[in-house]
Amino acid sequence: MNPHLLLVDGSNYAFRAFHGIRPFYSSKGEPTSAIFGFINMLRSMQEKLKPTHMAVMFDPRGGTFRHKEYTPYKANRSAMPEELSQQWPHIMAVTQHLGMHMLCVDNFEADDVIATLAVQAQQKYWRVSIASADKDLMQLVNTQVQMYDSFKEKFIDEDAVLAKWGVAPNRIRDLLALAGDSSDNIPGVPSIGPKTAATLLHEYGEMEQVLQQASNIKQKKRRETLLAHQEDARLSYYLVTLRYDVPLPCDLDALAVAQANQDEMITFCQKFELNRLAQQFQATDQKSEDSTQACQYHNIEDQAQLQQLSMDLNQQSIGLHVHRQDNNIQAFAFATDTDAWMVSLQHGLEAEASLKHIHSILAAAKDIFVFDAKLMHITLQNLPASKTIWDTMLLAYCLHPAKYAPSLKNIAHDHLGFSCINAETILGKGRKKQAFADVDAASLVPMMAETAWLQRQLGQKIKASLEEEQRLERYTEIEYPVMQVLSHIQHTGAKLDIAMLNQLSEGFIARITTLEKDIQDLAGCTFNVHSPAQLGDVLFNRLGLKGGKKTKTGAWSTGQEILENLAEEHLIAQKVIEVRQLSKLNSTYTSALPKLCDVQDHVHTSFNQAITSTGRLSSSEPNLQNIPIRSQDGRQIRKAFIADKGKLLLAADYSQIELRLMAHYSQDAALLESFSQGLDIHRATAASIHGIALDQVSGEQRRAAKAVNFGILYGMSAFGLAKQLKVPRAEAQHFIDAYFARYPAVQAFMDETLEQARAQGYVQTLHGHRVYVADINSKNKMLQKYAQRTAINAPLQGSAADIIKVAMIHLQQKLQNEPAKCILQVHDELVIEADEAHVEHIKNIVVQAMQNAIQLRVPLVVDVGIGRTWFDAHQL
DNA sequence: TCCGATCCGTAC
DNA sequence: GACGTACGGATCGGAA
Repeated sequence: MNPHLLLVDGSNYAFRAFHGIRPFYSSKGEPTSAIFGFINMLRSMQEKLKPTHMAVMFDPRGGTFRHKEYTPYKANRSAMPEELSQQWPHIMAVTQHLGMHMLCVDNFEADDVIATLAVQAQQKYWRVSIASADKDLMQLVNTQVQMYDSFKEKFIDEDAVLAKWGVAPNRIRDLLALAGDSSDNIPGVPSIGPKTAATLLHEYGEMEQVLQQASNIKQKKRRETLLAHQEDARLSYYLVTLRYDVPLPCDLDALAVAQANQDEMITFCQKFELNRLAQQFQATDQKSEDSTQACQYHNIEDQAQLQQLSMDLNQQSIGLHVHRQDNNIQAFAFATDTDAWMVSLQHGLEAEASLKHIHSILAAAKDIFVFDAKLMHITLQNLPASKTIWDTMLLAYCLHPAKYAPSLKNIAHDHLGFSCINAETILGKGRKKQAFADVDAASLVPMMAETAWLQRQLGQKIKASLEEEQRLERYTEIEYPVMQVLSHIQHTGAKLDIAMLNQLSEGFIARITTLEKDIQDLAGCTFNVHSPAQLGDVLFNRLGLKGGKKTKTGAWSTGQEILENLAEEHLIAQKVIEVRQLSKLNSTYTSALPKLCDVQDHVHTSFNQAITSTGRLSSSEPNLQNIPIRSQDGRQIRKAFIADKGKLLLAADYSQIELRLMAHYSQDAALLESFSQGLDIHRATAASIHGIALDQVSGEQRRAAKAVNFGILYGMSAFGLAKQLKVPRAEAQHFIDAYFARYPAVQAFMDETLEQARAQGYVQTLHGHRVYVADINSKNKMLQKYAQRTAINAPLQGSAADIIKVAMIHLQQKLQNEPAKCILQVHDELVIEADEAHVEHIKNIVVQAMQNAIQLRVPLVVDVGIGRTWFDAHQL
């Protein structure tokens, strides 16, 4: 493993320990609180980050070259308090007792020593973490070097520096030099603060450029102060620049973390009457464990040990990890706070007998913490349904939906600052990947054990945070029950008519072949019709068609919209549109779906519950939430989704649920009225906008109103609407103005939502799913606009997701003893397979469950279709 | 040979 | 640049 060097600004931490803890004294009257706090900080940081190398830096007593060259440097600092000064030598001494290297170099500040070491380590490709609150040190941050905030338990990387200061780490010096730093008495340039400095640096690059081009600055006052204080800025730059050339008494390898010297620590703590600490060192003395382990790791090698484990874990809260390979269970790991065990089915333990024990362990456990409980439910059948299982993936999603894919690695890093063992380093990756059974048990134990242990730590921590914020209900009442429903749905699967898919494929392929030939004939050359790059070249260079646009990477854009514009001019465009559609249908659906079927022709999608920001589900492998319906060719694919023999499919979908939620939230009188009268909402909108009667609305007017309605939900601009409707922008603007004039409360709702988002940084759904919109206050207008659109859309889309989740939970209970099963969810639609004989009865249950999932200020309307296939179920 | 980025298109 | 949320296939170029 790559070395990880932790550099601690000891002086900084000593001050923080002194000021952060209520003072206390030994019986002799010596102050000891800073010593105590300092020891705890170092130990907890070491435990959290588990560095391989570590050094703690202190400022020298005598002052540094900066003081000599610039007398006012740090002259504003008040003298060290007497009580801290007394503890100082002991703090320096205890660092060494703890097995860490202490460095204090004459004439140089701790920061310079840190910089020197960081650069040396970086040259050897080590990972470096710097624990300090000093902003000067941010200049060292790069892909290998991060700052670490031990109080927030957060790393500060390049992005974080940029987010905080508006400039990259390599410009922090420039920024501090311009803005000055009152805590260090760095003069800077008067009236220029960090914000202005960042703006200037964006414009001119580096500080020296700002100074040299200062005479071009438009604002009079700013220009004059910059010109007048050039030398102050240059001096400041010199002062904030860290030195990388500090002569050091030792090399990097000497900084390897050593065990704390137990005896010295015990005597030291006793001397200062820090009895709790002394006891802890006595305890670890006995264990003398490997400090890189999260806890004690064990390998279970026979049934007797497994039986013993099963008894030991009775009524315990346990972390669980299951290792799978191609959907086959390879091994388990269990963990308590202090111990973790691997139970491998591939290293000598007999599988069937072991699984029995494992089931009894799970049945007898108090709380179970596991990542992705749904996968566990599906692979381990017959789990006790009565027990609530704490799913770290869902807990983390409830607390703070992340923008990255949920993975244990990410969650452990975010919530514990823990870098977990990478499965790839143990098992290899790609072609070099080894089968679990082929790897030595001894190398697998740490990975398995650590993962199980992490589940428990993470689960408890996140659960506690949710409890503290009184948001645990989101987990227990919504996400966890939905997970159970989804596990049933996935296990059931959807039945496909593979012959039908093959038949469709054949037809599509025949047409694709013909079209490809036609297109090449029209072009007069052979080329790959499916390559956007080659197609763009043919259309716009070879054929010289007009109306081409470039994508942001400079390539010819060949999207549908462009092709549609070309279609009148040249037949080739029409053919490309057609071949695109057909090859999409074939490659994504008709030829892909049969490959994912099981032996009984059922396809088991994965419903991902912790992916989307809004709280919707997503579906993958295959995605069954984007099966075509809009085009006639595509729609045929739904004929391949069939009911079993003697059964029928019901497709039940919420009508206009997001617009109904808009009515509910905004309480707009006209919108509420339209829905309560059961009107066609798009027709009603058209009538309102144009001030005409409902029956006077033309097809074209209704179509435009529909676009406006959807646009409203998505925060659309006049530009976007104009493009959508292919009308002049002014006309689109007119539609929007007319809409808001007729539905004023909608505007008010949007304003309130944005205000809320700005104030708290997130918006929320009806059932408390949070959508964080960090960029809502961004200076970058584009990001800000984007965040605004998200903030408007999220409560609507997310509340719709909440409602159907509640409906699914209720429906699952009601269908428990009925001859019917839910097989798909498509955001506002549920597909249910029901016995033909009871279909009307089931239909009523489904409609009831969906309509009564929540009481809104408008009625919830559910449309249901019934048929032998999904296609037929949509023909009302 | 594998991967990630890009482009494009499908759904709600 | 300009309409929110997703997933995934084909191509292409660079890395392993």
